Amino acid sequence: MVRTRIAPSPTGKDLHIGNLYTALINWAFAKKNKGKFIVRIEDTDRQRLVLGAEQQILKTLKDFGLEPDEDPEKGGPFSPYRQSERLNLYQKYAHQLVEKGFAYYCTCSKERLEKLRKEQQEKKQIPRYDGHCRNLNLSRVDLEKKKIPYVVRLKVPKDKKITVYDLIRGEIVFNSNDIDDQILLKSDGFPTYHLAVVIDDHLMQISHVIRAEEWLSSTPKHVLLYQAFNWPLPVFCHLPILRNPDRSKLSKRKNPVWASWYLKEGFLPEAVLNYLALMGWSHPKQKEIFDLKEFINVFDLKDIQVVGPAFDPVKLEWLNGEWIRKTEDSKLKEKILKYYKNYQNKKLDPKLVEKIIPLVKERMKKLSDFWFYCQFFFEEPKVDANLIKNAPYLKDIYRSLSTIKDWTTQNIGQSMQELAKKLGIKTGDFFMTLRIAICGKKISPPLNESMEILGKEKCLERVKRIMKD
RNA sequence: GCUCUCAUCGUCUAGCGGCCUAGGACAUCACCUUCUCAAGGUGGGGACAGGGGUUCGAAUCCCCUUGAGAGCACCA
Repeated sequence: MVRTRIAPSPTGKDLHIGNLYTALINWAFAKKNKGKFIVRIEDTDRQRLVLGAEQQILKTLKDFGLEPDEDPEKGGPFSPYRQSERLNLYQKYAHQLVEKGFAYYCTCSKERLEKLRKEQQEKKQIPRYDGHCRNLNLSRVDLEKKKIPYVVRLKVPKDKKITVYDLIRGEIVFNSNDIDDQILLKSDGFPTYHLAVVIDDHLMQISHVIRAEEWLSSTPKHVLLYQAFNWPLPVFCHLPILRNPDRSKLSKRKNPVWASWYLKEGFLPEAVLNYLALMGWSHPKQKEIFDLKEFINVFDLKDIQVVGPAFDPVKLEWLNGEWIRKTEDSKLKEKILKYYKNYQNKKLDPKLVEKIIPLVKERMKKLSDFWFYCQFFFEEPKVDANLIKNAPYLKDIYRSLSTIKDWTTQNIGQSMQELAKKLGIKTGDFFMTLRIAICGKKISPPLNESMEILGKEKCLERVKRIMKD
């Protein structure tokens, strides 16, 4: 049974776009293999804990359609899915590790460690624990009786080769001498990531650990732990890290990184996921546009590249535009209404939106573009008088428009075309004047169609209003 | 600094020893279409980091150099 997971920590505003990428791959791999996709919240750092982050992460995941099979809210066979609720478990295993000789208690103060690190840095040495407590065989009972704070450290063996198998990189060999005696259990009784991740992945029967490349270097520590517990290893697979345009790790200074930002900006979840799927992977038939169903079908974890790709917002926009054009009008209407209601606090008239969609569908790159093009349908435009100061023929336009009996695109177009010809004005200039009078700006959906939808009365009003000014 | 992982157009990538005078997509430029802006169509420029091998033959395999990224916390 394939069981995958993402393990976000609630230390930010929301789900990081990089985490969304990892989630996509985990989700897709699970679905492809008819397995389960799990979300476990790693909230063991209470210093950086952000209130509400967990809910936001779970919500964002759902907004993108990557619904977990098991998570802290809906539970599952391995509850709880929140590490802060599993503390006794980690403590039990940590002490067990000490008993078995794979770990030891350490009472070094943060001050001592900091000083040590400084000295090492000054000597240009690698900052790491010096093993002060490693062979002291400190007794837990003793420490607890005397109320001396302690941590549990991993007793990394000397001169040992540790082999990590990565699904896309193959075999990677590490020398144990390069690995620090990692703290497993902090003095506050909380585990560090390394302890908790191994215990939970094992207990939750995670078959494939698919996570970002930043974890690759600490994987030997995890392997050591699996060996100490005598647990079978999961399959490890380290995904490339998304980069900024300057190739550094994707960060909020240089790019919007919160997944929900893209939704607020008017990107479609399908498009964002489609774009993310293209990061480090390509469709066997070189297709650029495909949905999740197809992705699950054709993708293979092994085919993912290891180079960190640069996140390109411009291509994302293009793809989003493609997705908007691909969406049926009726569905697009729902998306637009929902978007403006949820993110812009605007209740748009569904019937009007429905009529306008064919005019703007191929012009929109993001849902937010709808308002850019169509605001004048909903509100009286503010017209910059400077834009039409040289148009004394507005009166003629008004007169011609008023004589149109059957207010259709065709009749409007014909009437205006004839008028422009009669007046001897270049059609480009003529229609631009009309456009500004009706729409209030130089850019608009097709004019005649827009005027038909807007209605004769409103169009006449708008022309007249400009005349007065 | 040390450890690990990598290296094809500006960007995302195809390529897994001959099909490569290196293909596609985004972006860019030109043209066509056109009442604006788009969309669409046609075409152009643009890459195998460098150097050694191996081989009849190398973008593809090996080595070195250079470059890039990640990790080196009582953070995840």
